Amino acid sequence: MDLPVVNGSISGLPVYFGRKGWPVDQEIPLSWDNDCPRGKGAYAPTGSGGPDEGSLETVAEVTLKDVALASGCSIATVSRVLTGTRPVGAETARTVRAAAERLGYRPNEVARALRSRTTGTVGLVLPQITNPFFPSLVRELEHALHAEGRAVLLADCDDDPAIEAARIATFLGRRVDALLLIPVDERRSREAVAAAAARVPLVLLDRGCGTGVADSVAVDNAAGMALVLEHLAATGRRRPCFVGAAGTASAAVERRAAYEAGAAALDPAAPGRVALGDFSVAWGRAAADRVWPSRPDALICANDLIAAGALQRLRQLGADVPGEIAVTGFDDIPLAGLADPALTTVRQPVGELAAEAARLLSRRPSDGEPGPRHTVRLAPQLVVRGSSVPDDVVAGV
Amino acid sequence: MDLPVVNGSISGLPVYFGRKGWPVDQEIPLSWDNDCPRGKGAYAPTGSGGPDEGSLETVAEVTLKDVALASGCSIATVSRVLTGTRPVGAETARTVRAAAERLGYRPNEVARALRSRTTGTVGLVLPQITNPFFPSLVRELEHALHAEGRAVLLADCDDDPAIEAARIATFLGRRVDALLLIPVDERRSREAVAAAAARVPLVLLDRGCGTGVADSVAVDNAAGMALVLEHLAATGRRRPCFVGAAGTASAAVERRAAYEAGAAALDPAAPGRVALGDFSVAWGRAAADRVWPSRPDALICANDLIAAGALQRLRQLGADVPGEIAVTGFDDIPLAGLADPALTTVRQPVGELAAEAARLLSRRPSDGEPGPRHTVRLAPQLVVRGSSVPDDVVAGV
DNA sequence: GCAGCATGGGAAAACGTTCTCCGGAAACTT
DNA sequence: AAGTTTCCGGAGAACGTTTTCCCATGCTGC
Repeated sequence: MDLPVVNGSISGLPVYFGRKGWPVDQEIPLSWDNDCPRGKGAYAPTGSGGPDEGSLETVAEVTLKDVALASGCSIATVSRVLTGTRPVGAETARTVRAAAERLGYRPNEVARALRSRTTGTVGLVLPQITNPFFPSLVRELEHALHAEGRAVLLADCDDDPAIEAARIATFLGRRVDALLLIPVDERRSREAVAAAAARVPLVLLDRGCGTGVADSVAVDNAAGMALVLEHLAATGRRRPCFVGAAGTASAAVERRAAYEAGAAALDPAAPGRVALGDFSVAWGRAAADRVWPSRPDALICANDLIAAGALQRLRQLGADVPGEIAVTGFDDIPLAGLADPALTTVRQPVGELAAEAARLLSRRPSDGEPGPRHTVRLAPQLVVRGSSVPDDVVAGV
Repeated sequence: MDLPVVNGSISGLPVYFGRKGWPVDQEIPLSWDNDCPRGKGAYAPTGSGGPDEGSLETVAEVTLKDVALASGCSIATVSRVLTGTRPVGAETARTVRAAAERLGYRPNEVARALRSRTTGTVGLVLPQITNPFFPSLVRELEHALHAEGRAVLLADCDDDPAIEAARIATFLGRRVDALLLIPVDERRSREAVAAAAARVPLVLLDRGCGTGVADSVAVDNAAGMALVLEHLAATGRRRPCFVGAAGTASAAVERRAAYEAGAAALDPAAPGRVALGDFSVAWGRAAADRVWPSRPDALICANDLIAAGALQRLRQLGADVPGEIAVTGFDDIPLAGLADPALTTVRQPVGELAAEAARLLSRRPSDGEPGPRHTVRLAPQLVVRGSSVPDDVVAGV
């Protein structure tokens, strides 16, 4: 059984046939040689011809042409068999599949992309992968996209709109089918985002970027903040104070606005008690210093990082959390459960966020523009932990 | 000045010319029209011809052919001008560049990849992006690779070797130029990794995967553990205990071995005091419960997650950290600085890790196999914080 | 005056697919 | 039995680059 000089299927790596795979009728072909032209070595893969012709190690890629030659039919037929684009005679199909498997054929996605004008890749552009809220989002997105056969090109912008624009441009040059984007800045990202949205389907994630620029999916920040306020009211807090982030980022604005809208129910003076910095642990610490002297009984932080910083400093200041003061966060990053006391926070529905983004992507018809923009808001969930309620109560419920 | 019906340069997106860019002699061409064939609308981009011919919104991609037509020279010449592969007359070059810019030409990277047999992409495959050590590594890798003009395809394996193999296969199908891989498992990842390494340059990161399989770069775990033990010895600890991870992952094995090798210097019985679970916070908590009754004076954890869990539980058990017992971690994830007390740990040189990986990738000559495998070990750094030494001492130094 | 040689430019062949024609044969209609 | 449809398969044109030839031209050195 002398096989021609080509590489067999790579061990451990499942061979990929066509984009839809076959119905699993496999049936191992017992009669390989019936159609194989001239048994011994008359066939060699295309690319060869260099000096090290017979080398078993370094072997040119197996192409459709090779499979066609080996199975004695045309390139077109092989393509049809493997992609299932058109019905092919049962006998021929078997021969072709056998040849493909024997040679270890793996389609060249680049050629496929060029011809079919779709690369099967999605660009994922985000401000800072080190922001602890993003990894879980990236994970869900990656899974959702790979599940539909698309690959993810990743870009980290280092929180710089200029880098962001450059990465977007790079991805467009690479002909991504779509872009998933968490904009760095509501305002300064806008131009690049709008330009990109005109060329490929683009979904904004987590943060907005002006209105009408692109589809977007995010958590309902107002609803989340309302959950927090409701919880604090129910547990008897009456002097809340908001520690948020300045700037125009949509999360910052929406959460602040929702606080101001809802806090009056606890205390008419509450909406005015607001301290603004950025979304960082350091600001959380600083805010605690600034705010603690006025003895609020609840610190509503715009995200978990701020809350973690505040929590840390409050403890150092000798405050009793949650006895004297409750602290709440937003996002439910992994850190939240580890803080001491564990942080009451608003959990973003990360999985649904990702699923919805993927759904929006595939709905939009590949060329830019047409159709109105969709904005999806997903309901968050309140996670009550020890920072707002004594531990025994948490456990008791 | 009636321009032909094509899209101008996309606002906000810098136009990309050739892979090396030009020497910046730019000099804005004042005489555009001198070579442009027949001024008014005689020219239209290739793809058009459909019903909505004159639509300004939806426009076919501008190709080399379009630029060639517009600038009155051949495709070959345009290509040469824009990529700089061969010298071209100054006059012609100017005309071509002007036309390219005017039409908003952007090279099709897919076609380029097909022809030149190199995609400029690198696959990054990792076990779990949600592992808090990885985001900063991913960030550095992304920056290092984008800096040399390569794009990053990301895959998250959900800690499953089967998914890992599938992702690797997908990436190979997409013809990545190279693979960067943090293997899920020392043993079960091996087959797929070895097969992939035979086809493209592959660098193992952070964790090993059997010997001689591929290039690899990681922190020097032994050196890191030695730093910790040295520090603990210097601060008078004499009854250390190691909380590590079972299994064959190289980080787990190496750190454990290093502890066992070095702990005897503190206490002849120390090397035996070892508790093994996994790399999780939950295990850290459980380990604290199990180990505290025997009153060690130092808990050396195999990573920061374990340490964070142990720290939390020790505090709940009423232990005085660092008074009665010191706790140390490994990796210096962001969480480490936020724990209370802040965690003494070993910082991995993430930036250098990434740089070294990128360097190894570009050194290996693109086809698999040849040349011996390189293994790079980078020196870690001890970060002393409050969990091993009283805060005033830390601040004092 | 002519071989030799840079120099600048074009035609056309790849790269590996997909997909549109087209033709022949077999299977149905009337 | 002739027309019509269906089925199967092949040739070959794209897709948008890069690159290899090849041909002009003008210049140098003899």
